[in-house]
Amino acid sequence: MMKTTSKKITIKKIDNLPARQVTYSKRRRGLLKKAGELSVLCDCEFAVIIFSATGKLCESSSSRTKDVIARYESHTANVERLDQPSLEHQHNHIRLRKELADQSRKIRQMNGEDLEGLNIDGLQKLEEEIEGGLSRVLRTKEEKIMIEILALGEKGAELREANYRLRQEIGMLSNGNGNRAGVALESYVSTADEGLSSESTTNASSCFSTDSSLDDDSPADSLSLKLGLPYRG
Amino acid sequence: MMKTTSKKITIKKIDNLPARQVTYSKRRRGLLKKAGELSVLCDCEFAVIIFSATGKLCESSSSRTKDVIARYESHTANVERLDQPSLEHQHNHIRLRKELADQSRKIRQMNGEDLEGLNIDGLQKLEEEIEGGLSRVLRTKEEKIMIEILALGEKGAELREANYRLRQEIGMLSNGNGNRAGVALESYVSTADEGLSSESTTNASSCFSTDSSLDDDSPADSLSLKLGLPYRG
DNA sequence: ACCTATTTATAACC
DNA sequence: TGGTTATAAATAGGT
Repeated sequence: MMKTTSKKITIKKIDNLPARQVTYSKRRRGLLKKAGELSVLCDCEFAVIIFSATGKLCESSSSRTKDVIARYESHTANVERLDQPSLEHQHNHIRLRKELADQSRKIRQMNGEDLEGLNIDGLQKLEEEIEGGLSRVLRTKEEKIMIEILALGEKGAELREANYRLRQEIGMLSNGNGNRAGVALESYVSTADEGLSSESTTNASSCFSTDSSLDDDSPADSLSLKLGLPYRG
Repeated sequence: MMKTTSKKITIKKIDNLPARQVTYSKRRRGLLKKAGELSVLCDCEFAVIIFSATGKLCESSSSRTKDVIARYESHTANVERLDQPSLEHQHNHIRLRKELADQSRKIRQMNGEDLEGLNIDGLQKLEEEIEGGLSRVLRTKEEKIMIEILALGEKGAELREANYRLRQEIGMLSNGNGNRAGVALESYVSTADEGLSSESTTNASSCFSTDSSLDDDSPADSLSLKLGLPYRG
């Protein structure tokens, strides 16, 4: 059954109102999708502003429309708005723009792009600079990880101690009589919880049951091994 | 004959810079075309503003961009849109300064500074970004070095050949007598020049007279050594 | 809103 | 930047 389907259309205002509305809706969605794709694929910023024939506003932008508009106006300002910003301010503006462009180029170069203007020496320098930054970032990351590890280790020790006391309580309970021992247990539990967040307490059981690395004295050592491994998130 | 043609792509930033630029150009055109078609077909007003990654502005609109923006702001802004050029310029200035500060911070972070605000995940992302940039810089540097090496190698071969013929001449000269031998030398030299570009020939003389670094094989060797330097790929 | 024959857009290559 | 071709995506017209 040949569904009578699409034929080529000429780009001219659609007379039929419902058809026009349908097309508006479909093509508008398509347009915004394309804009978003362009933005992601090519790392650019965009804003699309549409007013339907009925005056309804539709907007879409990679960041925020008003930011894009501000950027747009700062670009066009020099061209059409030579009101009276005073030469000094104009120069200021130009200087800022230049700085901005320089920094932008720097960032791209550190990202391995826009390298045409560099000779081998320049590339070597850039490489060393990036390596320096990378090593500092790595060091910082490792420090943060170590701190986290130590914190976890301490928390683990506290929990282990609490756990130990609880086990003692349980042992006493199973040996002794019911009511008074139960009261004693409650008081112990609240004592052990002091200084620990309820969240940490919740994690304790899982650590002891599954994560053996927290069971000995070398959590820092085992984790420092992990430090050398590339890992994602 | 399957010309290697298009396959489905995932919408993610294109790594390869030239490819990204080509795609940017093509898709941008497609986007603007779609916008224009929508405007005509459905009788609506639009503005599209795009800033490329390098900050270049591209705009398109059914009427005039600033009119559309004005309409947009009248829709959204209850704000003081009274033309205070000074105020507007102040905002511009502030915005520029903010961009500048953001970029500056980005550069410092890529340099391994100003990392206090980042958690481990953020540091990990930063690390991966820097590594990507570093590998691209390294690739570019190696390409340039290889090109230079090849050029030097070719030039060296030419020079060695010319040198060899000149030595032959010298040998013949030292065996023969003065005047007629001089004439013979001239003819030999021009013969030796055949097959060499004039540029190479020109360089040859300067090499022999002043530039000792091109006289031996060391430049290529030293460059090869640089290639072997430890680097993180 | 869903469906599908066509038209368009476009990725990879020159 | 522009041109080519096979494929992917958008979409006109119908249900």
